[in-house]
Amino acid sequence: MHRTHTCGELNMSHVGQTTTLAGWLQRSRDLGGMTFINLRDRYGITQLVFNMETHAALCEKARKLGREYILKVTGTVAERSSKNLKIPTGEIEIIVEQLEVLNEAKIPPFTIEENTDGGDELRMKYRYLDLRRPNVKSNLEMRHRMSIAVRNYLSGQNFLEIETPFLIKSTPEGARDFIVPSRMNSGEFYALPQSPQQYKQLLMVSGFDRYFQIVRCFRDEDLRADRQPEFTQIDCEMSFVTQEDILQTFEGMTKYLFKTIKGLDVADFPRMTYADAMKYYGCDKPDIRFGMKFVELNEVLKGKNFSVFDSAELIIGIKAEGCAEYTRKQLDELTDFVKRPQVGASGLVYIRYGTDGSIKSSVDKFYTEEDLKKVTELFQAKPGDLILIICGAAEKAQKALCELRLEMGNRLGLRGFDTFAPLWVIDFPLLEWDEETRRFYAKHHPFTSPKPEDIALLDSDPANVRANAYDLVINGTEIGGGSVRIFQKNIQKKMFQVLGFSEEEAQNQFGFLMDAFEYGAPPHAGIAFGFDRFCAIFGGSDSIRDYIAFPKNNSGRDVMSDSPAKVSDAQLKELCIRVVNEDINK
RNA sequence: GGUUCGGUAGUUCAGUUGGUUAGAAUACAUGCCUGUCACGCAUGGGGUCGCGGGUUCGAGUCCCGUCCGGACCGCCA
Repeated sequence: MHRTHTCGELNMSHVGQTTTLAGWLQRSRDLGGMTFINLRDRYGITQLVFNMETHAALCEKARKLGREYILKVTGTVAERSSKNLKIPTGEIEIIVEQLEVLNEAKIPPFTIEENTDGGDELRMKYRYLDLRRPNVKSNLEMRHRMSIAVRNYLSGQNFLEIETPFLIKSTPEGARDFIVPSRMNSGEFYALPQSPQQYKQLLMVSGFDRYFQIVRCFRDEDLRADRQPEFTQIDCEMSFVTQEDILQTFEGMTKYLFKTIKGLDVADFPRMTYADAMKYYGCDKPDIRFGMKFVELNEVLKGKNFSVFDSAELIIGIKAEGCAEYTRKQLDELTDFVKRPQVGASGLVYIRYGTDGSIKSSVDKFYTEEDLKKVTELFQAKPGDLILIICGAAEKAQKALCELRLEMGNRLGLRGFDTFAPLWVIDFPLLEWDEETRRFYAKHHPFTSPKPEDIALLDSDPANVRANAYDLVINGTEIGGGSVRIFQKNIQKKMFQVLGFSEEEAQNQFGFLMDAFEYGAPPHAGIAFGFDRFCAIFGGSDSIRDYIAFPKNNSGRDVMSDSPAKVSDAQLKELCIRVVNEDINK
């Protein structure tokens, strides 16, 4: 007989009923005369009770069961004489009449409970046990609800979910491709898609109008807590739309997710240009849960014979409210923080605006109180505030102060996981100069449309051409990004020219898309969301691994299956591949 | 490719300036216990201190190398 109930649903209303449950033994408590067992399944925990007086043989049997054994029991639902109000089924228990051990289990290396004793590495090695834990399990349940909500919303807006191939052609632009050898075409390779970019544009040419796909993507780059070699994107494209239509549609989708998943009504998303984001926050994905905007100080601090500032390209600072009383030790910690190679500042200048109105700084030797007063005025600082200043080459100083701002946000508790600050960053630059190869690269991708008013600059000043490209940022995490695409041949040709592609190269790499565009390409635009990150943000986590059933580690390894791994000589032979053992790059 | 933190019992960790037989908690095993719910009590087993080399009378501890893991920088159109 099958189970009649799950371990999460029985309550006082079932008292007296006969029930059959199946699940894992989470914990047993043997009190001598009686034994209690917590039986767990996906839905919850139900207490089983065995009594020596009434069912001696059964009770003896129950005593011998180990953790994570799989049991099937039949018994009567009874009211507990001492209740546990901490769990939903805590008012009842099952007086067991039949007990069947469906399977035994080895002693697990960590406990399957909320606060497990296992470290990350162990949990990943035994991920199938880790997934039994309630918090990891509920992460995957939330992920499921989010994917259903996305499909409901987009389907309701007339989007079609269409699958695109995973074995595609490699293109050298952008991230490194994962490469798949072709047995039937020896010496030739497929690539796994970094995104379905070109296919979704082809679907627009085909007239599908509104496309989306919740789809796995692959990038062979180094990993982080928020980056996996394979990850999931909500990939979208629309025809006959402007940038504004995209922002509206997907702001709507995001609000719908906030509402259905988090129960939150979120206000309209603010918009910020890329230029402002860099100027006021030092990065293209500002966390606007808190203020602390940058203030530029070149005017007031240069020309006072402080050589460090005088030789700097940019002097910028932030105001930390109420931090004037920071101790020397705390300030030294901040200085060490910005001097770490990952942050890269050469030092940190501070100005304390004491609660008594005094102004003290680490550069009192070079500046009069009047000079410093001017700085505090630029910040609209109040007594009790602390001003932190970094200088250097513009981009470097911005990056360092951005890191410091986030660090101060953390220290001051301004980055809580329960507040959400979505933001559109718009007007990204079209191109990015690469010093190493001495050429421009497309910041987004080569099909991104320049702003019409900037097209003239493509020849004279390519670095300052803005694109119709946009990112959705939530709490300082890039959640999505997209662009209006180029659909006119002459502009695409111009773009390839600026990127330094010969006509042949462009044809070779993107020919099928270019050819398709000759047969009537509608104006179109799109966006893609990092679904794993979306889930992590909603769940209040920095790590997307908690929202992926079987993630890879930092080195791209699956420690459970121990992959990647070598393949047999026979497999290699079929593929006409020979592995050279030494590292040929050395 | 780089920076940084870590690796000690099945697990989570402590281990002082380099000094006796490397500890705790938990898990596990055995026994006792009739209302537990992180049950309790008692007893017991359990260690290649990641690996290799060096310094030293003596190394878990110091040095060098290496492997593994975490976070980050570069990288991620």
